[in-house]
Amino acid sequence: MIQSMTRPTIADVARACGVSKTTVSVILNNSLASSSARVSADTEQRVRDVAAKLGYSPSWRGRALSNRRTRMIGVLYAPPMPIVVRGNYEGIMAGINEVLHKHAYHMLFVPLDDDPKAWGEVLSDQRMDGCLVLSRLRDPLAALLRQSHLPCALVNADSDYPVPQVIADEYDGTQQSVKHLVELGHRKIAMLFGIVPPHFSVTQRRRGYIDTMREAGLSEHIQIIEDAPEEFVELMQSDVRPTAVIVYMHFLAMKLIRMLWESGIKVPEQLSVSTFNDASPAADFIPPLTTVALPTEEMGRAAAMMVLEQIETSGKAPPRRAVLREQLIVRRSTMVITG
Amino acid sequence: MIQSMTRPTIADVARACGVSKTTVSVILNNSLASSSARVSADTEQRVRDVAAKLGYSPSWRGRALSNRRTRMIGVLYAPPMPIVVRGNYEGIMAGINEVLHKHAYHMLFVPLDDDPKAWGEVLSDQRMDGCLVLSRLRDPLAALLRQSHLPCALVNADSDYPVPQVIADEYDGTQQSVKHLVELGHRKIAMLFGIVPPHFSVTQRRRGYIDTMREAGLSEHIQIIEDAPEEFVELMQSDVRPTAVIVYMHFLAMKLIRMLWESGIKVPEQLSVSTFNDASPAADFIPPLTTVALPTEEMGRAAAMMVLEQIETSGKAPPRRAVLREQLIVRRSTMVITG
DNA sequence: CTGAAAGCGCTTACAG
DNA sequence: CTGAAAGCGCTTACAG
Repeated sequence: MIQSMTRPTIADVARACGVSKTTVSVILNNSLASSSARVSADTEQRVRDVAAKLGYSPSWRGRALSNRRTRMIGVLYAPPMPIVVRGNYEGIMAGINEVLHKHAYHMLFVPLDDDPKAWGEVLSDQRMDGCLVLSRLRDPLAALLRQSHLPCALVNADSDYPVPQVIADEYDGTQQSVKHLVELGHRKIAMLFGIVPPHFSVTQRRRGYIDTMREAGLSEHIQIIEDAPEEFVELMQSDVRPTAVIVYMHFLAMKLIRMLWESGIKVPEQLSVSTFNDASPAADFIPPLTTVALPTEEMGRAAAMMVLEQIETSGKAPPRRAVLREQLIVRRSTMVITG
Repeated sequence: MIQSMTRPTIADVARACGVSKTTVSVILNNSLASSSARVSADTEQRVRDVAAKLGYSPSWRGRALSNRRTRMIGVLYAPPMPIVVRGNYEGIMAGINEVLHKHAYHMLFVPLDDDPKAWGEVLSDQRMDGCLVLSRLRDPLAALLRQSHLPCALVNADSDYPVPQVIADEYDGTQQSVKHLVELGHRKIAMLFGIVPPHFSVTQRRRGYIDTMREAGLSEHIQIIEDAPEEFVELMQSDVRPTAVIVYMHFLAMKLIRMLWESGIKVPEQLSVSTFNDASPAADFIPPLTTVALPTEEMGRAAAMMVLEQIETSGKAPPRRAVLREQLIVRRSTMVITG
């Protein structure tokens, strides 16, 4: 028996069974039109057996061309990783993967690096059916998506364009954080951003902070620090030092606490610290961090479902916008005010 | 002028220029056979202009079928993320992406989840030219790769199969760690693994620890703890407590230090802690962690180059094995022994 | 119940 | 310097 050196195609299977390619295709795709019983159980079994024996596996290349779809979803991110998502990223990816996998889609990773031409091509060469954007939608990308009619959804990023998007309620999350500190008796509650990328969460958290402080009658104590954490440490030496601070994200909070520790300032005894993101090792930091958790997996799932919806309706479904709830997790980096 | 609703194909461009598809294809691919000047500069310019005006962009679907290659590399990992790579993962991915991007390849993400059938298909449906394996090569996968003749390379994973692989020198890294502690005067140096997945680094680090302790004449102080960190904390209350410990990885080290902190045991004063992985927030932990860093980016780059090499030689290149050097980074979680 | 044929959008010998 | 034609491996009306 002469074994071909190349992998078997559908034609090989058909030949070996003495049936047409049509029949093989129909069987292997279960595309039996509901009405007519397409093939005899007999042929079906034979085809399946032969296909298995030959080790036939359909070429996705042929399939893609013929079907006009690839069942691949691009996952676009600004490398190294969306900075605001770091740590949250695992959860988001898990959520995305969960629903994509359930619907037999796969993830194509597209780092939006320095070379827009390169990813411009990938986005318009029809290799993906849609995409998920893990970074803000700014212009080389926005234009590209628009003109390529590629269905998409934003995750953890806001946009002025009418595209589906999933974000967390940063405003409410911040409010939970401020209220928690107020309940602990704090009044001098500052907010530290550090050097931060442009991201809607920055705006929302700032607004949430300002509004909530006002509502609590603490307008005079509003104090926003946008510089590096070093500045904050200095501030702690002055007489306008706050007793609590809300830090833009967990990595920054850890850095700040480490710097304070070096200066001999104790958290939470001398300063309560609350932050955002419940990603490792927030719970194992010293002290364990009080933080506002984003519902990362749910965000990933929701966004994935949105692209799929767009794909299935050929972009006719109106773009939805989901705002998911954040949840404050109280640990030991915040405590009742002393003195 | 009637605008077609569908995206232009190469045939549309050809027609609009009054040339053949061949000519358009040749021009757009720069596949001018070196010998003959394929097309007149005139035609070339015209074709390019028309293609641009029409917004033509080659279909990767057609291309893939015709070229028999997709320029996609699968990145296979055991979700949620290879546990031993957590944190290191960003560097590895960056390295992979760097060389893949340079060679015009793209990354397809394939989580090796509970359902081998699902990823089995992706791996054999010809959608990728090769793959990078970020987890150990065990059997449903190993068999699959073998029979599909898919070029591959392992990153941070060892294997009995003769496949290209890139690992870090865990033995040497551990040796650096032990020696560092010995130099600080420690003799009772323990090693904590915690509940750990099967991974070659476990074996290597254990061996490196045992051997180096012996060489230093400290055989009697060899003490390996494989249980949860709770056990170690208990050990610290006993009279056989070590003065230093090497912890399998940074996340575990942080957790341990946090638990010790809760028990009132101070690091590094009462216990020096050295670990592995220089991933965030190792430098910002309290105290900043002494750790053995893996050359993550380099590992990613090397592995990516290995798959590309396999692809270009159709698997004829002998599988290479790279062992890269780890580097101890001394911070403040280790100190000279006191008392 | 089954097959012949066209088509998906490219590339590439080959011939001129 | 350029084009006609076959082929990559599938799917899917359509006809029987």
